[in-house]
Amino acid sequence: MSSSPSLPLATGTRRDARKLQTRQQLMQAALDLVGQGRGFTSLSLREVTREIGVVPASFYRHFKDMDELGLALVEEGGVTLRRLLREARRSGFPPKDMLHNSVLVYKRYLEQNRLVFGFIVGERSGGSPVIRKAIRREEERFVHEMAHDMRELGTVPGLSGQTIELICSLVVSTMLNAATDILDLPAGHRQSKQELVDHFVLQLRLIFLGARLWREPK
Amino acid sequence: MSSSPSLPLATGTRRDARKLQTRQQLMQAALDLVGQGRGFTSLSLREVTREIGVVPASFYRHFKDMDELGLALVEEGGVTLRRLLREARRSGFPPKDMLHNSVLVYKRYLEQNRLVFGFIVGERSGGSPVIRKAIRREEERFVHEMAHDMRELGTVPGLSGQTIELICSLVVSTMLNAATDILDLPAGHRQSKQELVDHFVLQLRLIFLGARLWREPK
DNA sequence: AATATCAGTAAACACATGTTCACTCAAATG
DNA sequence: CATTTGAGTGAACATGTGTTTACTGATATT
Repeated sequence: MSSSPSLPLATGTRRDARKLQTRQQLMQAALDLVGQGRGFTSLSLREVTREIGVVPASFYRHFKDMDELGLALVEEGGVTLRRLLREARRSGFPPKDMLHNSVLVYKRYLEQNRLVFGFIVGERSGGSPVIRKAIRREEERFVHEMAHDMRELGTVPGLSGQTIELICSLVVSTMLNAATDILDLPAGHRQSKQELVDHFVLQLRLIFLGARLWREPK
Repeated sequence: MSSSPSLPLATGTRRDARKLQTRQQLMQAALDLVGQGRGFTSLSLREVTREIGVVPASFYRHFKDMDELGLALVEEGGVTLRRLLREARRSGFPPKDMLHNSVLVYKRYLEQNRLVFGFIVGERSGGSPVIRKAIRREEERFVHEMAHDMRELGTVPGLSGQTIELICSLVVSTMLNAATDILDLPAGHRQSKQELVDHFVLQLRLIFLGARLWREPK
């Protein structure tokens, strides 16, 4: 499950700190390249090393493969997603129009983590099967945690656990789908971004309207 | 909008027929490779020509670029989508459980056009920006036509055109999202495929439940 | 029947790729 | 302080890449 070349796991030495830094530079470089519109699968190991000014052979000190680099990015994406959830939870779900507010939190978060989201959303359905599957697994975890939160908050009372999961998976795929649209807009350009956000809010409203009136199929 | 090297547009000569055939072989080869889990952006022109046993230079008789080949595939995908809609329309929307039936039609269609859908769904959010945008445009067209049909059939009476479009775009993105899952399953394996289909049906039910009770925001 | 067209060929090009290997030399270990 | 470790080096390799060029020969045009 962990990477083949030894990952310096919080070993105190300053050499391991440096190693970890290069590792993160490699990951960041890959994200940057993907952010410039290059599909992850089309990235070459050499490009990535070149980007951070290091010789190609160094790559193997950190990952055995580009696929492995990709999996590390997926994990980072997973962490980012879960952080979003915690942030939303903490932000306290204000009384009025909580849905619209959640979407704004999401939008801000998207923009602050543009590159990771770009990667996750971009590789979620395309490219390498192994990466895609890893992403889908992170997504499931996310859905699961979201469902947990919703049950605790009593957002949609009287629904079975299964149904709540169903709703969440719909919400999440809608959310990730919207991400592509929002991230594709050239920075700035408020007008159309506002339209996208509104569109997204309405879709969620529709989903939750359905949820509120759902009757459990026996 | 059309390809730079002249496309033989139904010119009767048997030479043009041959040319068109090679062109389609090239497209098919690319689809096959994508179907084997290779992201489209990572395909090389040489690979594609090799696949059909033709010299690399021949490629330029048909497309100036891999991007152009990709755009041709997007168009084929668009046609396929619209054909699906027409088929669904013609299939008459049987009285009982029409939603479940529609999903079955969709599933069959997916399996019959596995490769094109794989390509479309895979490149919809990832890879090359120009291809992604082309796909999003086809998707919009599809949503629009679907909305048109729904209005005519009176599936959700009393809703504004805008709202119907909203619903359709939600349905379509849910639909394409489900495609990834369904296509990812190794052929056969009925059990889990059935679960996916049921999940998909329930999501749609939720959406339409919301739709039925929607009140237009003023 | 003479000529023009043009899809596919064959070879060459300059360059990019993944991987290997023996290496260096700062930092960690004893 | 002497020794070991290992992240990053530099060069070499076989192979793959996109693109250009002059060509061939079956098919269309006249």
